[in-house]
Amino acid sequence: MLTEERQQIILEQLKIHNIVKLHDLIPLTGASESTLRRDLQDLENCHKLLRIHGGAQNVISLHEEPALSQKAAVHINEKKMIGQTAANLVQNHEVIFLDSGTTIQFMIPYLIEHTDLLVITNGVDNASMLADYNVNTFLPGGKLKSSTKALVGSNIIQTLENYHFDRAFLGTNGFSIEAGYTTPDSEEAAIKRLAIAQSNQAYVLSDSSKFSQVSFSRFATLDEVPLITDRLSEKESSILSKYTKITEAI
Amino acid sequence: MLTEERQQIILEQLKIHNIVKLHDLIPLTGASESTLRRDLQDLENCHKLLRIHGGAQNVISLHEEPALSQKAAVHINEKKMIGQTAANLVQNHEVIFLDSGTTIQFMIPYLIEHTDLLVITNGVDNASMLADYNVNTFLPGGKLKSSTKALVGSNIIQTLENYHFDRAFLGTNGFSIEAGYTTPDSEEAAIKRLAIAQSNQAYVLSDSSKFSQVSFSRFATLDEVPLITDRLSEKESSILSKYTKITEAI
DNA sequence: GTTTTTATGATTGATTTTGACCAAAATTGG
DNA sequence: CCAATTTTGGTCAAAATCAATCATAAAAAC
Repeated sequence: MLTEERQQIILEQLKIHNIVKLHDLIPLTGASESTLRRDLQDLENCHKLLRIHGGAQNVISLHEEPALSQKAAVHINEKKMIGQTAANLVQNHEVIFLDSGTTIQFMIPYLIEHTDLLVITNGVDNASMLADYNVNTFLPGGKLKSSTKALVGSNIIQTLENYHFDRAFLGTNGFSIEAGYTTPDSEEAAIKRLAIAQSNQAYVLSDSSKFSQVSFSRFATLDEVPLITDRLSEKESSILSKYTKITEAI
Repeated sequence: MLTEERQQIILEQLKIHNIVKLHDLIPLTGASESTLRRDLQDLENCHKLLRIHGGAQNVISLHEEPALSQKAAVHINEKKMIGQTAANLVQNHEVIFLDSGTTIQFMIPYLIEHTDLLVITNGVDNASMLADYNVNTFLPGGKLKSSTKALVGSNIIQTLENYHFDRAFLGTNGFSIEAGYTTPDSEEAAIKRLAIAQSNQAYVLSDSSKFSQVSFSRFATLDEVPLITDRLSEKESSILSKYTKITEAI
């Protein structure tokens, strides 16, 4: 049986059942477990399916809610603590910038402790949540990036140049000693960079799992912006503290 | 049975019964109590349900998909038809303005029929949904109004004055022969008025239940902007047609 | 015809998931 | 109010699944 044939069968099964188990595919294709694993990997790489433990499911699952995938839920407790720690830094009457992204989202419930805040954010989902919590919110205009639902582009850059923040809270896709804070999208990086420049004090929020992860575009070095993260190992902590100011959420 | 499968079953049950007991899930899934507990935990973490003693219930959150919220669900089929009719008016390569609000939201799934659209909207929830459907979207900057999640204020007014649209699609809180199209918030009315002025062609979308409802602030008279609505009674239809151009969605 | 590349299946150890168990907490029913 | 019951969160070991590696066989390139 040819590779194409097998993969066709997999996709057919997926159309019918929405979910397919790896073990059910073995008799259907006559291929080995290893081969089928590779097939699933390939198909996932071209976004034809989504791998799950034990098999695969359709990309556009019927029940999938785009807001928070299971993946986002992995470090949920860490993120909650980080969010609370960050929110505690805020003072009443301040103007703060909130980045897009789920890590930052966890700050929002704790922001209501403070009175008379004005929040500027480039994340539409975060904006929506801020509205739910009745926080004064302002959105700078911009192009909406589909994948991350963040506002980007020259328009928002121009807008932010006219603003000044008491504090800015930023997400990141990775941080490492050599590469600093990095993110895959250079347009988003530009906004993060500007938010740092326009604020009296900026912070990066990240759970410790992103330590030593490197992405394409750097928006700050570690010594430029302090990091708020959850408990690092003692080794990690001692290494990092030479390069940046760390606040560990407990 | 795979993890995803079980969790889908749980969510299905939840959709049907609004509440589900842990013990009822055991025979339905064939999984152990422990496993189902973990499933409930996972699903709660991504806000798909709310755990309660002995089981789980639907999340009543404001973050729920707005399409399914109770208020929106009343005239859901009418709104779908209206949304489809309105979306059919759009041509490829056009720049269109979409108002905030749930009625307008129903246009979005039908917009993907058209290529190379640019959509400007003042509704952050609509913007989020447009991103899900991969539609080019631009948000004008502005203050976010908590209750309706619409962008308002002088900032967005200034921005919109510099733009021009091929078509604008607006929601309304009521329409009547004497009062025209009305909405409770004067700031939102100002934006609707401006969107009409800046577009080659504007439309108001409204299900027929809003006939003869009057709210505080008028943003257009009936003869200024055509109405897209669902089947009116013959009497209503004959009265209205003297004052405005009506498109009835079927 | 030989070498290189590619695809496959088997094996390994690591990771994840699972079900059972138990003590603590919450709920129920007097 | 207390006692009985149910539900819960945590830990644990077994089972399933996974990613990575390796050797072999087929196909392609030279």
